[in-house]
Amino acid sequence: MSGYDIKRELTRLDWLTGTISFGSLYPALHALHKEGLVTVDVRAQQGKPSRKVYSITEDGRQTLEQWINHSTGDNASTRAFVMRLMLADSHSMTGLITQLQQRRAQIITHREALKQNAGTAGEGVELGKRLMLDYGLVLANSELAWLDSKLDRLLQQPLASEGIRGD
Amino acid sequence: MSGYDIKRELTRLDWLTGTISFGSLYPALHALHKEGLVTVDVRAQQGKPSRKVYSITEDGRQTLEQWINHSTGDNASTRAFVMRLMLADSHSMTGLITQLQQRRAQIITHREALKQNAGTAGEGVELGKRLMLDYGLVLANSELAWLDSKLDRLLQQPLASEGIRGD
DNA sequence: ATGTGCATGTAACTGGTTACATGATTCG
DNA sequence: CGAATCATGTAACCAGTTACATGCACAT
Repeated sequence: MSGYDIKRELTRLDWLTGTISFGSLYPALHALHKEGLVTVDVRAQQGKPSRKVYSITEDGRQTLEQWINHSTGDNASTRAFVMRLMLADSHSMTGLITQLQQRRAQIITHREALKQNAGTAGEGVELGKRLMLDYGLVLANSELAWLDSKLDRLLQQPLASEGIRGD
Repeated sequence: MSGYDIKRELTRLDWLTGTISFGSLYPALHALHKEGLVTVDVRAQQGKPSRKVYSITEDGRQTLEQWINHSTGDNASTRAFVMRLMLADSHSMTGLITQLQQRRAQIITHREALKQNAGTAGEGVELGKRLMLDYGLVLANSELAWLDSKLDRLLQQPLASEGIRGD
């Protein structure tokens, strides 16, 4: 894709992925190119600046896979998790399962922390805090349910190597 | 609270609220003080730097209320929504209802965008994208259900001014 | 006519983190 | 005896945004 394409796609999925400005996207792309993680295919156009279509290199793919699997354990960020989900095709099925399991562990930890907060507070707590904790709890439980259903399905099939099917 | 307290509280609720480093928290507190939005109560201690307990001023409370109600419509950020939830005590019940309704509208918009993405893609889509869209959809629906249940309850009671009860 | 989409890029600015400085007390 | 908690603060650094520059094509 081109930088412009990437931005468009990110903007479309803004809610899930977040987006970045061109001011940081273009320089980032230049850096990746300099490091040899992507190649550029310059396609001239009349009237417009030439489209620069980037493709990932083997080196880049390796670096990416490294990133996907580097210490998800401590790193929380929902955004990073969504990114890893989106890149599911780039890692093995066991890798994907690991991602989901790690996320599951994180959410459980998080949920326990919330419960503890709610418990400590008791009844004298302000409406705001109660609302917030309830909100967090509900969302955590929904996400857990989702993770469990996905994990169930993925663990059922005796890893068919390349025949992963999500629905 | 003191800067230290604020950081501790934010760290405890990290998942929901996020946190900030002291390097930005302390200067921020200084700025608020200079602007007269908070007062400081310096409490000397032996061995430790004196604790500086901040309290919001009337001016600060007004500015805060202004922030709570300023254009939630376009401003998406889940973090900001959680913050507004937490500050529920600082605004009227009608204000709170407005917050929830605006959030509801946002999520619906977001969900539609996701559906459209999923529809456009069809079957040839990569596993990753399908997973991500499914994830987003499930969470959006859970949050909508939560919002609806809260709104139902709040709209039921004919605004008892100060007798809001969330559970 | 005015704005939106296409398409790239740089420079100034800003808001944050990281790293440092200081120092007593308590827990394992 | 080292690590964590308490408690504040500044300076250097970094990663991002905003604003600018360029310019055609198409729709309202």
